[in-house]
Amino acid sequence: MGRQPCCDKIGLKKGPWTTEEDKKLINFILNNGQCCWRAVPKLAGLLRCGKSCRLRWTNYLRPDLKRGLLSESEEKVVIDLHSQLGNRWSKIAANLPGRTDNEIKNHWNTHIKKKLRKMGIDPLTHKPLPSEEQLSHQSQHHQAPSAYSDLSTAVILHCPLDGPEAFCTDEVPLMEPHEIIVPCTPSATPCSSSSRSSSSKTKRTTWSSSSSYSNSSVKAEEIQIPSMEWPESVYLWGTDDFMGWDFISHDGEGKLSSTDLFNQNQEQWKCELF
DNA sequence: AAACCATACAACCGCTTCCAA
DNA sequence: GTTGGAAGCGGTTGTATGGTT
Repeated sequence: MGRQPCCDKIGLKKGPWTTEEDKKLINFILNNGQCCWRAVPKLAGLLRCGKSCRLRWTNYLRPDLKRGLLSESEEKVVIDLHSQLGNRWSKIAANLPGRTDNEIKNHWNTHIKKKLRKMGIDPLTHKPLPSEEQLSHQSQHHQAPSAYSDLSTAVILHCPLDGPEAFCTDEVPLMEPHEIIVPCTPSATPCSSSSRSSSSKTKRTTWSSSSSYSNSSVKAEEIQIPSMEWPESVYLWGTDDFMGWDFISHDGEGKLSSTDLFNQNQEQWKCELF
């Protein structure tokens, strides 16, 4: 008995999302929050699989996403964390508020990899790439380039940050696995890199401002939404679309629900947008 | 102006992990 | 302890866009 597909693929739309679909999804999530993604497309009136909806939301529509290229400091963080965590993009993204794993992964593959290679650093090992001379020498001695064969004597580059292309890879620590501690922010957000609460369904690391509310178990009181930018597609809708949104709700005790927090921020978003 | 190529990034796919039954 | 469902992750692909010839 095979496993059920994640979604009924028949009749489901694939490919780029339209503005209309984006609107539907945003509307639905702002009204209902994030419940089970499988049900979202049906309830939101979308001909997409839940997975696709989740991806679209987390990677593109989430209002707290930063857009645009990663800053130099963000790149540095990515490089630093990559040296410790490898291709654990979601973990890396958890340390960069407003950035998604997909975004970081793409940026790594298209920009950072090249930069590091240009600087003579192996993006995989974060160690200096062997020069041609060294390569020929190695081939003579049939020695495989063992990047981590001798961590204790690993070369740590010193490259002063003297230009836009330069990274301080000397800040990339070479550490033992047990030494790896994902840095927390001063705001003392629960960024437990791998710790799991036994009472919570929270499975994975989240950055409080970037993805805490992506977890349905997170209480509204905990939600903090930073200053946000809507994606371009949302800009294009015009104000009428915003006016049509109706997600004002109270929980009966005068407390604001997560929807209300969105609503509060909606005003802020509007101010920023228009 | 057209064809071709390179780049960037959105989206998909398949696998893994986790949890509840 | 086992199984199935749901969500998440990372690798890969597809496509739009810009640059070059």
